[in-house]
Amino acid sequence: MESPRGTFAINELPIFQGLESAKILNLIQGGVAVSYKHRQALFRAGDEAAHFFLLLSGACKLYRHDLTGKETIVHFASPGDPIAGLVMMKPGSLYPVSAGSIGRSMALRLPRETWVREWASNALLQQRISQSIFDRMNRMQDEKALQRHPLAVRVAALLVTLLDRYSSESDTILPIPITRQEIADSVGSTVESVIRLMSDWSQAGILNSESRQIEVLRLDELVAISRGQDGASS
Amino acid sequence: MESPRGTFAINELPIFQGLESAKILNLIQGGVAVSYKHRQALFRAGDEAAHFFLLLSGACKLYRHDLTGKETIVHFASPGDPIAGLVMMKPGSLYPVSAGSIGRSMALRLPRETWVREWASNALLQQRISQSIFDRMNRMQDEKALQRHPLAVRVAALLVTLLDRYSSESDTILPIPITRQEIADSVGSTVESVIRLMSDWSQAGILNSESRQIEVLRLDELVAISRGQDGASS
DNA sequence: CGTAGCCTTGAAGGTGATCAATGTTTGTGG
DNA sequence: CCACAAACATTGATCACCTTCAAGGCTACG
Repeated sequence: MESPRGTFAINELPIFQGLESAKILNLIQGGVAVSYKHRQALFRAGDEAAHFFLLLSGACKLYRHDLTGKETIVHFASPGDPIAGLVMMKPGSLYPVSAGSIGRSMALRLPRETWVREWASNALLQQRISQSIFDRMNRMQDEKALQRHPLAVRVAALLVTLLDRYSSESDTILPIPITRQEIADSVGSTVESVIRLMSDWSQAGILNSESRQIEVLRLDELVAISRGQDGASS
Repeated sequence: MESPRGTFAINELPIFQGLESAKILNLIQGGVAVSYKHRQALFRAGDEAAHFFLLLSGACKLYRHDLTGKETIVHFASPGDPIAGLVMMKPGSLYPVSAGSIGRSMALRLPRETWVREWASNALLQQRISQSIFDRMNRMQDEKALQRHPLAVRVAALLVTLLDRYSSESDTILPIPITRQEIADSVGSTVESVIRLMSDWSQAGILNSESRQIEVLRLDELVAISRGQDGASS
Protein backbone atom coordinates (compact mmCIF):
# COMPACT_ATOMS: atom_id res chain seq x y z
CA MET A 1 0.00 0.00 0.00
CA GLU A 2 1.33 3.38 -1.02
CA SER A 3 1.63 6.13 1.55
CA PRO A 4 -1.04 8.77 0.95
CA ARG A 5 1.22 11.57 2.16
CA GLY A 6 3.26 14.16 0.39
CA THR A 7 3.08 15.19 -3.21
CA PHE A 8 2.09 13.27 -6.29
CA ALA A 9 3.00 13.60 -9.93
CA ILE A 10 -0.02 12.88 -12.07
CA ASN A 11 1.04 9.45 -13.21
CA GLU A 12 2.10 8.55 -9.68
CA LEU A 13 -1.37 9.08 -8.25
CA PRO A 14 -2.46 5.98 -6.33
CA ILE A 15 -5.73 6.03 -8.21
CA PHE A 16 -3.82 5.46 -11.46
CA GLN A 17 -1.54 2.83 -10.05
CA GLY A 18 -0.93 -0.07 -12.39
CA LEU A 19 -2.33 1.71 -15.44
CA GLU A 20 -0.34 2.33 -18.61
CA SER A 21 0.68 5.86 -19.46
CA ALA A 22 -1.44 5.81 -22.61
CA LYS A 23 -4.50 4.86 -20.59
CA ILE A 24 -3.78 7.57 -18.06
CA LEU A 25 -3.56 10.13 -20.84
CA ASN A 26 -7.09 9.23 -21.82
CA LEU A 27 -8.29 9.52 -18.27
CA ILE A 28 -6.99 13.05 -17.84
CA GLN A 29 -8.23 14.46 -21.11
CA GLY A 30 -9.17 18.09 -20.72
CA GLY A 31 -7.46 18.16 -17.33
CA VAL A 32 -5.50 21.11 -16.01
CA ALA A 33 -3.11 21.14 -13.09
CA VAL A 34 -4.17 24.17 -11.11
CA SER A 35 -2.24 25.85 -8.33
CA TYR A 36 -4.29 27.26 -5.47
CA LYS A 37 -3.33 29.87 -2.94
CA HIS A 38 -4.14 29.75 0.73
CA ARG A 39 -7.88 30.12 1.25
CA GLN A 40 -8.64 30.07 -2.47
CA ALA A 41 -11.79 28.21 -3.46
CA LEU A 42 -11.80 25.18 -5.73
CA PHE A 43 -15.56 25.41 -6.01
CA ARG A 44 -18.55 26.60 -4.01
CA ALA A 45 -21.60 24.81 -2.69
CA GLY A 46 -24.48 25.36 -5.07
CA ASP A 47 -22.35 25.79 -8.18
CA GLU A 48 -23.07 23.42 -10.99
CA ALA A 49 -20.70 20.48 -10.69
CA ALA A 50 -18.71 20.89 -13.90
CA HIS A 51 -15.38 19.54 -12.67
CA PHE A 52 -13.92 16.97 -10.39
CA PHE A 53 -10.47 17.10 -8.85
CA LEU A 54 -7.51 15.00 -7.85
CA LEU A 55 -5.50 16.67 -5.12
CA LEU A 56 -1.81 16.52 -6.03
CA SER A 57 -0.26 18.34 -3.09
CA GLY A 58 -1.17 20.51 -0.16
CA ALA A 59 -4.49 20.28 1.64
CA CYS A 60 -8.08 21.15 1.03
CA LYS A 61 -11.14 21.53 3.25
CA LEU A 62 -14.67 20.64 2.27
CA TYR A 63 -17.18 22.75 4.15
CA ARG A 64 -20.64 24.17 4.18
CA HIS A 65 -22.40 26.97 5.99
CA ASP A 66 -25.32 26.38 8.29
CA LEU A 67 -28.41 28.53 8.65
CA THR A 68 -26.68 31.05 10.87
CA GLY A 69 -23.74 31.42 8.51
CA LYS A 70 -21.31 29.44 10.59
CA GLU A 71 -18.90 27.21 8.75
CA THR A 72 -18.78 23.47 9.27
CA ILE A 73 -15.88 21.51 7.89
CA VAL A 74 -17.04 18.09 6.80
CA HIS A 75 -13.80 16.73 5.41
CA PHE A 76 -10.12 17.38 5.01
CA ALA A 77 -8.72 16.11 1.72
CA SER A 78 -5.11 15.01 1.49
CA PRO A 79 -2.91 14.50 -1.60
CA GLY A 80 -4.13 11.68 -3.78
CA ASP A 81 -7.75 12.13 -2.78
CA PRO A 82 -10.41 12.42 -5.45
CA ILE A 83 -12.72 15.36 -4.76
CA ALA A 84 -16.29 15.71 -6.01
CA GLY A 85 -16.19 12.31 -7.67
CA LEU A 86 -19.58 11.14 -6.48
CA VAL A 87 -21.36 14.26 -7.63
CA MET A 88 -20.30 13.54 -11.20
CA MET A 89 -22.68 10.59 -11.40
CA LYS A 90 -25.76 12.59 -12.21
CA PRO A 91 -25.83 15.28 -14.89
CA GLY A 92 -26.65 18.79 -13.79
CA SER A 93 -25.95 18.20 -10.12
CA LEU A 94 -24.77 20.97 -7.83
CA TYR A 95 -21.82 20.71 -5.50
CA PRO A 96 -23.21 19.91 -2.04
CA VAL A 97 -20.23 21.49 -0.28
CA SER A 98 -17.62 24.15 -0.89
CA ALA A 99 -13.94 23.34 -1.25
CA GLY A 100 -11.05 25.61 -0.37
CA SER A 101 -7.32 25.25 -0.25
CA ILE A 102 -5.49 25.29 3.08
CA GLY A 103 -2.08 26.71 2.35
CA ARG A 104 -0.74 26.33 -1.15
CA SER A 105 -1.91 23.31 -3.01
CA MET A 106 -2.05 21.77 -6.45
CA ALA A 107 -4.93 19.88 -7.94
CA LEU A 108 -5.68 18.26 -11.25
CA ARG A 109 -8.99 19.70 -12.43
CA LEU A 110 -10.93 17.50 -14.81
CA PRO A 111 -14.12 18.29 -16.72
CA ARG A 112 -17.25 16.26 -16.15
CA GLU A 113 -17.22 15.10 -19.76
CA THR A 114 -14.03 13.22 -19.06
CA TRP A 115 -15.70 11.54 -16.15
CA VAL A 116 -18.67 10.54 -18.23
CA ARG A 117 -16.60 9.38 -21.19
CA GLU A 118 -13.63 7.75 -19.52
CA TRP A 119 -14.26 7.18 -15.85
CA ALA A 120 -17.89 6.14 -15.45
CA SER A 121 -17.49 2.95 -17.43
CA ASN A 122 -14.12 1.98 -16.00
CA ALA A 123 -14.70 -0.64 -13.33
CA LEU A 124 -11.23 -0.35 -11.82
CA LEU A 125 -11.51 3.39 -11.32
CA GLN A 126 -15.03 3.11 -9.95
CA GLN A 127 -13.71 0.61 -7.50
CA ARG A 128 -10.91 2.88 -6.37
CA ILE A 129 -13.24 5.85 -6.08
CA SER A 130 -15.56 3.69 -4.03
CA GLN A 131 -12.69 2.68 -1.78
CA SER A 132 -11.84 6.32 -1.22
CA ILE A 133 -15.46 7.15 -0.44
CA PHE A 134 -15.61 4.18 1.88
CA ASP A 135 -12.62 5.50 3.82
CA ARG A 136 -14.10 8.95 3.99
CA MET A 137 -17.42 7.66 5.18
CA ASN A 138 -15.76 5.58 7.86
CA ARG A 139 -13.92 8.64 9.06
CA MET A 140 -17.17 10.59 9.26
CA GLN A 141 -18.74 7.75 11.19
CA ASP A 142 -15.80 7.68 13.59
CA GLU A 143 -16.31 11.37 14.18
CA LYS A 144 -19.98 10.96 14.73
CA ALA A 145 -19.30 8.32 17.34
CA LEU A 146 -17.10 10.86 19.14
CA GLN A 147 -19.89 13.42 19.20
CA ARG A 148 -20.81 12.86 22.82
CA HIS A 149 -17.31 12.76 24.12
CA PRO A 150 -15.73 15.82 25.70
CA LEU A 151 -14.15 18.39 23.47
CA ALA A 152 -10.63 17.33 24.41
CA VAL A 153 -11.26 13.88 22.99
CA ARG A 154 -12.56 15.23 19.71
CA VAL A 155 -9.77 17.71 19.18
CA ALA A 156 -7.09 15.18 20.11
CA ALA A 157 -8.59 12.66 17.72
CA LEU A 158 -8.64 15.23 14.94
CA LEU A 159 -5.03 16.22 15.47
CA VAL A 160 -3.90 12.62 15.55
CA THR A 161 -5.74 11.92 12.31
CA LEU A 162 -4.45 15.03 10.57
CA LEU A 163 -0.89 14.32 11.63
CA ASP A 164 -1.20 10.80 10.36
CA ARG A 165 -2.58 11.91 7.05
CA TYR A 166 -0.50 14.97 6.24
CA SER A 167 2.89 14.42 7.82
CA SER A 168 5.59 12.28 6.36
CA GLU A 169 6.62 9.22 8.24
CA SER A 170 8.09 10.26 11.57
CA ASP A 171 7.51 13.98 11.37
CA THR A 172 5.64 15.53 14.24
CA ILE A 173 4.86 18.88 12.64
CA LEU A 174 1.57 19.43 10.87
CA PRO A 175 2.65 20.80 7.50
CA ILE A 176 -0.56 22.69 6.83
CA PRO A 177 -1.50 26.11 8.23
CA ILE A 178 -4.66 25.01 9.98
CA THR A 179 -6.23 27.54 12.34
CA ARG A 180 -7.96 27.00 15.69
CA GLN A 181 -11.09 28.31 14.02
CA GLU A 182 -10.88 25.50 11.49
CA ILE A 183 -10.30 22.94 14.19
CA ALA A 184 -13.36 24.27 15.97
CA ASP A 185 -15.37 24.20 12.75
CA SER A 186 -14.39 20.61 12.26
CA VAL A 187 -15.13 19.26 15.73
CA GLY A 188 -18.24 21.37 16.19
CA SER A 189 -17.04 23.76 18.84
CA THR A 190 -15.84 27.36 19.17
CA VAL A 191 -12.46 29.01 18.69
CA GLU A 192 -12.23 30.02 22.32
CA SER A 193 -12.76 26.54 23.64
CA VAL A 194 -10.20 25.08 21.25
CA ILE A 195 -7.69 27.75 22.21
CA ARG A 196 -8.08 27.08 25.92
CA LEU A 197 -7.60 23.40 25.31
CA MET A 198 -4.53 23.76 23.15
CA SER A 199 -3.00 26.29 25.50
CA ASP A 200 -3.29 23.75 28.28
CA TRP A 201 -1.65 21.16 26.09
CA SER A 202 1.15 23.54 25.20
CA GLN A 203 1.81 24.17 28.86
CA ALA A 204 1.73 20.46 29.54
CA GLY A 205 4.39 19.97 26.89
CA ILE A 206 2.13 17.98 24.59
CA LEU A 207 2.09 20.54 21.79
CA ASN A 208 4.19 23.39 20.59
CA SER A 209 2.29 25.91 18.56
CA GLU A 210 4.48 28.92 18.33
CA SER A 211 5.12 30.23 14.85
CA ARG A 212 1.62 29.40 13.63
CA GLN A 213 2.21 25.74 13.08
CA ILE A 214 1.34 22.82 15.24
CA GLU A 215 4.05 20.50 16.47
CA VAL A 216 3.09 17.44 18.40
CA LEU A 217 5.64 16.76 21.11
CA ARG A 218 3.97 13.85 22.83
CA LEU A 219 1.87 11.88 20.42
CA ASP A 220 1.32 9.13 22.98
CA GLU A 221 -0.40 11.59 25.31
CA LEU A 222 -2.55 12.91 22.50
CA VAL A 223 -3.58 9.41 21.54
CA ALA A 224 -4.41 8.65 25.16
CA ILE A 225 -6.57 11.75 25.38
CA SER A 226 -8.32 10.89 22.14
CA ARG A 227 -9.26 7.57 23.70
CA GLY A 228 -10.76 9.30 26.69
CA GLN A 229 -8.04 7.94 28.94
CA ASP A 230 -7.45 11.48 30.13
CA GLY A 231 -4.05 13.08 30.23
CA ALA A 232 -3.83 13.40 33.99
CA SER A 233 -0.31 12.05 34.00
CA SER A 234 1.71 15.23 33.61
CA MET B 1 -38.26 9.19 -9.69
CA GLU B 2 -39.83 6.42 -7.66
CA SER B 3 -40.81 7.07 -4.08
CA PRO B 4 -38.42 5.29 -1.73
CA ARG B 5 -41.14 4.53 0.77
CA GLY B 6 -43.08 1.40 1.53
CA THR B 7 -42.35 -2.11 0.49
CA PHE B 8 -40.61 -3.46 -2.55
CA ALA B 9 -40.83 -6.72 -4.41
CA ILE B 10 -37.43 -7.80 -5.60
CA ASN B 11 -37.91 -6.89 -9.22
CA GLU B 12 -39.51 -3.59 -8.25
CA LEU B 13 -36.43 -2.39 -6.42
CA PRO B 14 -35.40 1.03 -7.72
CA ILE B 15 -31.86 -0.20 -8.08
CA PHE B 16 -33.08 -2.75 -10.65
CA GLN B 17 -35.31 -0.33 -12.47
CA GLY B 18 -35.17 -0.70 -16.23
CA LEU B 19 -33.42 -4.06 -16.15
CA GLU B 20 -34.84 -7.21 -17.71
CA SER B 21 -36.03 -9.99 -15.47
CA ALA B 22 -33.40 -12.35 -16.81
CA LYS B 23 -30.67 -9.88 -15.93
CA ILE B 24 -32.10 -9.37 -12.48
CA LEU B 25 -32.07 -13.11 -11.93
CA ASN B 26 -28.35 -13.09 -12.55
CA LEU B 27 -27.85 -10.20 -10.15
CA ILE B 28 -29.56 -11.96 -7.26
CA GLN B 29 -27.90 -15.32 -7.65
CA GLY B 30 -27.42 -16.95 -4.28
CA GLY B 31 -29.71 -14.38 -2.72
CA VAL B 32 -32.18 -15.14 0.05
CA ALA B 33 -35.05 -12.99 1.20
CA VAL B 34 -34.71 -12.97 4.96
CA SER B 35 -37.27 -11.81 7.47
CA TYR B 36 -35.93 -10.06 10.54
CA LYS B 37 -37.60 -9.55 13.86
CA HIS B 38 -37.50 -6.36 15.89
CA ARG B 39 -33.98 -5.78 17.18
CA GLN B 40 -32.54 -8.73 15.29
CA ALA B 41 -29.07 -8.22 13.83
CA LEU B 42 -28.34 -8.37 10.11
CA PHE B 43 -24.62 -8.34 10.85
CA ARG B 44 -22.21 -7.09 13.47
CA ALA B 45 -19.29 -4.70 13.26
CA GLY B 46 -16.08 -6.67 12.99
CA ASP B 47 -17.64 -9.68 11.27
CA GLU B 48 -16.18 -10.60 7.95
CA ALA B 49 -18.24 -8.94 5.24
CA ALA B 50 -19.63 -11.98 3.48
CA HIS B 51 -22.97 -10.54 2.42
CA PHE B 52 -24.59 -7.36 1.27
CA PHE B 53 -28.23 -6.50 1.55
CA LEU B 54 -31.10 -4.80 -0.17
CA LEU B 55 -33.74 -3.69 2.28
CA LEU B 56 -37.16 -4.70 0.97
CA SER B 57 -39.42 -3.48 3.76
CA GLY B 58 -39.28 -2.17 7.28
CA ALA B 59 -36.35 -0.25 8.68
CA CYS B 60 -32.82 -0.89 9.75
CA LYS B 61 -30.28 1.01 11.81
CA LEU B 62 -26.54 1.04 11.25
CA TYR B 63 -24.67 1.65 14.45
CA ARG B 64 -21.43 1.20 16.28
CA HIS B 65 -20.29 1.25 19.88
CA ASP B 66 -17.79 3.74 21.18
CA LEU B 67 -15.05 3.13 23.72
CA THR B 68 -17.44 3.39 26.65
CA GLY B 69 -19.90 0.95 25.14
CA LYS B 70 -22.46 3.56 24.20
CA GLU B 71 -24.26 3.09 20.92
CA THR B 72 -24.11 5.61 18.12
CA ILE B 73 -26.50 5.29 15.21
CA VAL B 74 -24.81 6.43 12.02
CA HIS B 75 -27.61 5.75 9.58
CA PHE B 76 -31.20 4.68 9.20
CA ALA B 77 -31.81 2.58 6.10
CA SER B 78 -35.18 2.64 4.41
CA PRO B 79 -36.72 0.18 1.91
CA GLY B 80 -34.81 0.09 -1.35
CA ASP B 81 -31.50 1.02 0.24
CA PRO B 82 -28.47 -1.10 -0.47
CA ILE B 83 -26.63 -1.94 2.75
CA ALA B 84 -22.95 -2.81 3.03
CA GLY B 85 -22.38 -2.29 -0.67
CA LEU B 86 -19.16 -0.32 -0.35
CA VAL B 87 -17.53 -2.82 1.93
CA MET B 88 -17.85 -5.46 -0.78
CA MET B 89 -15.17 -3.76 -2.88
CA LYS B 90 -12.21 -5.23 -1.10
CA PRO B 91 -11.92 -8.95 -0.34
CA GLY B 92 -11.68 -9.95 3.30
CA SER B 93 -13.00 -6.65 4.67
CA LEU B 94 -14.83 -6.45 7.95
CA TYR B 95 -18.12 -4.67 8.45
CA PRO B 96 -17.33 -1.26 9.92
CA VAL B 97 -20.73 -0.97 11.59
CA SER B 98 -23.45 -3.24 12.95
CA ALA B 99 -26.88 -3.44 11.41
CA GLY B 100 -30.11 -4.27 13.20
CA SER B 101 -33.74 -4.33 12.27
CA ILE B 102 -36.15 -1.80 13.75
CA GLY B 103 -39.50 -3.49 13.87
CA ARG B 104 -40.13 -6.30 11.44
CA SER B 105 -38.32 -6.04 8.18
CA MET B 106 -37.39 -8.00 5.08
CA ALA B 107 -34.10 -7.87 3.28
CA LEU B 108 -32.59 -9.61 0.31
CA ARG B 109 -29.29 -11.05 1.48
CA LEU B 110 -26.73 -11.61 -1.24
CA PRO B 111 -23.33 -13.29 -1.03
CA ARG B 112 -20.18 -11.38 -1.79
CA GLU B 113 -19.40 -13.70 -4.69
CA THR B 114 -22.46 -12.38 -6.46
CA TRP B 115 -21.21 -8.87 -5.94
CA VAL B 116 -17.83 -9.74 -7.34
CA ARG B 117 -19.17 -11.72 -10.27
CA GLU B 118 -22.23 -9.71 -11.29
CA TRP B 119 -22.22 -6.29 -9.63
CA ALA B 120 -18.64 -5.04 -9.60
CA SER B 121 -18.34 -4.92 -13.35
CA ASN B 122 -21.79 -3.51 -14.00
CA ALA B 123 -21.47 0.21 -14.62
CA LEU B 124 -25.17 0.95 -14.21
CA LEU B 125 -25.38 -0.72 -10.84
CA GLN B 126 -22.16 0.88 -9.66
CA GLN B 127 -23.66 4.19 -10.63
CA ARG B 128 -26.82 3.57 -8.68
CA ILE B 129 -24.91 2.36 -5.65
CA SER B 130 -22.82 5.50 -5.87
CA GLN B 131 -25.94 7.61 -6.02
CA SER B 132 -27.24 5.96 -2.89
CA ILE B 133 -23.92 6.48 -1.12
CA PHE B 134 -23.92 10.08 -2.26
CA ASP B 135 -27.33 10.64 -0.68
CA ARG B 136 -26.26 8.97 2.50
CA MET B 137 -23.10 11.01 2.70
CA ASN B 138 -25.04 14.22 2.15
CA ARG B 139 -27.34 13.31 4.95
CA MET B 140 -24.41 12.70 7.26
CA GLN B 141 -22.96 16.04 6.28
CA ASP B 142 -26.25 17.75 6.96
CA GLU B 143 -26.24 16.21 10.39
CA LYS B 144 -22.70 17.26 11.04
CA ALA B 145 -23.59 20.82 10.17
CA LEU B 146 -26.31 20.65 12.82
CA GLN B 147 -23.87 19.52 15.45
CA ARG B 148 -23.58 22.91 17.14
CA HIS B 149 -27.24 23.68 17.13
CA PRO B 150 -29.36 23.09 20.21
CA LEU B 151 -30.72 19.64 20.82
CA ALA B 152 -34.25 20.67 19.80
CA VAL B 153 -33.04 21.52 16.31
CA ARG B 154 -31.28 18.20 15.86
CA VAL B 155 -34.17 16.10 17.11
CA ALA B 156 -36.70 18.02 15.05
CA ALA B 157 -34.55 17.64 11.95
CA LEU B 158 -34.24 13.92 12.55
CA LEU B 159 -37.97 13.45 12.99
CA VAL B 160 -38.74 15.43 9.87
CA THR B 161 -36.28 13.36 7.87
CA LEU B 162 -37.51 10.06 9.24
CA LEU B 163 -41.12 10.97 8.57
CA ASP B 164 -40.23 11.95 5.05
CA ARG B 165 -38.40 8.72 4.40
CA TYR B 166 -40.57 6.15 6.10
CA SER B 167 -44.13 7.41 5.89
CA SER B 168 -46.27 7.19 2.84
CA GLU B 169 -47.36 10.34 1.16
CA SER B 170 -49.48 12.37 3.54
CA ASP B 171 -49.25 10.15 6.59
CA THR B 172 -48.11 11.80 9.76
CA ILE B 173 -47.39 8.67 11.77
CA LEU B 174 -43.90 7.23 11.86
CA PRO B 175 -44.48 3.58 10.96
CA ILE B 176 -41.39 2.28 12.74
CA PRO B 177 -41.08 1.58 16.47
CA ILE B 178 -38.21 3.93 17.11
CA THR B 179 -37.36 4.58 20.75
CA ARG B 180 -36.22 7.78 22.46
CA GLN B 181 -32.98 6.01 23.21
CA GLU B 182 -32.45 5.51 19.50
CA ILE B 183 -33.26 9.10 18.76
CA ALA B 184 -30.71 10.11 21.39
CA ASP B 185 -28.16 7.70 19.96
CA SER B 186 -28.66 9.24 16.56
CA VAL B 187 -28.44 12.91 17.48
CA GLY B 188 -25.71 12.40 20.05
CA SER B 189 -27.60 13.08 23.21
CA THR B 190 -29.20 11.20 26.09
CA VAL B 191 -32.59 9.55 26.58
CA GLU B 192 -33.56 11.91 29.35
CA SER B 193 -32.94 15.02 27.29
CA VAL B 194 -34.86 13.64 24.34
CA ILE B 195 -37.76 12.67 26.58
CA ARG B 196 -37.99 16.13 28.12
CA LEU B 197 -37.99 17.67 24.69
CA MET B 198 -40.62 15.40 23.24
CA SER B 199 -42.80 15.75 26.31
CA ASP B 200 -42.76 19.49 25.79
CA TRP B 201 -43.71 19.00 22.18
CA SER B 202 -46.53 16.65 23.12
CA GLN B 203 -47.91 19.24 25.51
CA ALA B 204 -47.57 21.89 22.84
CA GLY B 205 -49.63 19.74 20.50
CA ILE B 206 -46.83 19.20 18.04
CA LEU B 207 -46.53 15.48 18.62
CA ASN B 208 -48.64 12.68 19.91
CA SER B 209 -46.64 9.76 21.21
CA GLU B 210 -49.01 7.64 23.12
CA SER B 211 -49.10 3.96 22.23
CA ARG B 212 -45.39 3.83 21.44
CA GLN B 213 -45.55 5.39 18.09
CA ILE B 214 -44.82 8.91 17.05
CA GLU B 215 -47.48 10.96 15.35
CA VAL B 216 -46.59 14.37 14.05
CA LEU B 217 -49.51 16.73 14.50
CA ARG B 218 -47.91 19.94 13.36
CA LEU B 219 -45.20 19.29 10.83
CA ASP B 220 -44.85 22.99 10.08
CA GLU B 221 -43.85 23.66 13.68
CA LEU B 222 -41.37 20.83 13.64
CA VAL B 223 -39.82 22.11 10.45
CA ALA B 224 -39.62 25.60 11.95
CA ILE B 225 -37.84 24.22 15.01
CA SER B 226 -35.46 22.23 12.84
CA ARG B 227 -34.51 25.49 11.17
CA GLY B 228 -33.76 27.09 14.49
CA GLN B 229 -36.73 29.42 14.13
CA ASP B 230 -37.86 28.32 17.55
CA GLY B 231 -41.38 27.17 18.25
CA ALA B 232 -42.36 30.02 20.55
CA SER B 233 -45.62 30.48 18.76
CA SER B 234 -47.91 28.20 20.74
C1' DC C 1 2.40 51.79 9.85
C1' DG C 2 -2.01 50.34 9.34
C1' DT C 3 -5.03 46.69 8.34
C1' DA C 4 -6.31 41.86 8.34
C1' DG C 5 -6.14 37.57 10.20
C1' DC C 6 -5.29 35.02 14.05
C1' DC C 7 -4.65 34.16 18.94
C1' DT C 8 -5.68 35.00 23.89
C1' DT C 9 -7.98 35.80 28.31
C1' DG C 10 -11.81 36.65 31.55
C1' DA C 11 -16.45 36.62 33.39
C1' DA C 12 -21.16 35.03 33.29
C1' DG C 13 -24.58 31.93 32.30
C1' DG C 14 -27.11 28.20 30.08
C1' DT C 15 -27.79 23.77 27.97
C1' DG C 16 -27.73 19.38 28.60
C1' DA C 17 -25.26 15.32 31.05
C1' DT C 18 -25.42 12.48 34.99
C1' DC C 19 -27.37 9.92 38.71
C1' DA C 20 -31.12 7.92 40.98
C1' DA C 21 -35.60 6.36 41.49
C1' DT C 22 -40.11 5.04 39.71
C1' DG C 23 -43.93 4.22 36.51
C1' DT C 24 -45.67 1.91 32.34
C1' DT C 25 -46.12 -1.18 28.55
C1' DT C 26 -44.89 -5.36 26.05
C1' DG C 27 -43.77 -9.92 25.61
C1' DT C 28 -43.09 -14.65 27.21
C1' DG C 29 -43.47 -18.94 29.67
C1' DG C 30 -45.87 -21.61 32.89
C1' DC D 1 -54.70 -16.28 31.03
C1' DC D 2 -51.79 -14.75 34.63
C1' DA D 3 -47.35 -13.47 36.41
C1' DC D 4 -43.03 -11.95 35.83
C1' DA D 5 -39.27 -10.05 33.35
C1' DA D 6 -37.55 -7.00 30.03
C1' DA D 7 -37.81 -3.01 27.51
C1' DC D 8 -39.21 1.54 27.44
C1' DA D 9 -40.73 6.07 29.36
C1' DT D 10 -40.60 9.58 32.97
C1' DT D 11 -39.31 12.98 36.56
C1' DG D 12 -36.34 15.60 39.63
C1' DA D 13 -32.07 17.49 41.46
C1' DT D 14 -27.43 18.75 40.71
C1' DC D 15 -23.54 20.50 38.41
C1' DA D 16 -19.79 20.46 34.81
C1' DC D 17 -18.63 21.70 30.42
C1' DC D 18 -18.72 24.70 27.07
C1' DT D 19 -20.82 28.72 24.74
C1' DT D 20 -21.31 33.49 24.50
C1' DC D 21 -19.89 38.13 24.82
C1' DA D 22 -16.37 41.51 25.30
C1' DA D 23 -11.92 43.28 25.02
C1' DG D 24 -7.30 43.29 23.74
C1' DG D 25 -2.70 41.60 21.85
C1' DC D 26 0.33 39.62 18.37
C1' DT D 27 2.30 38.93 13.70
C1' DA D 28 2.58 39.31 8.83
C1' DC D 29 2.40 41.86 4.90
C1' DG D 30 1.30 45.38 1.48
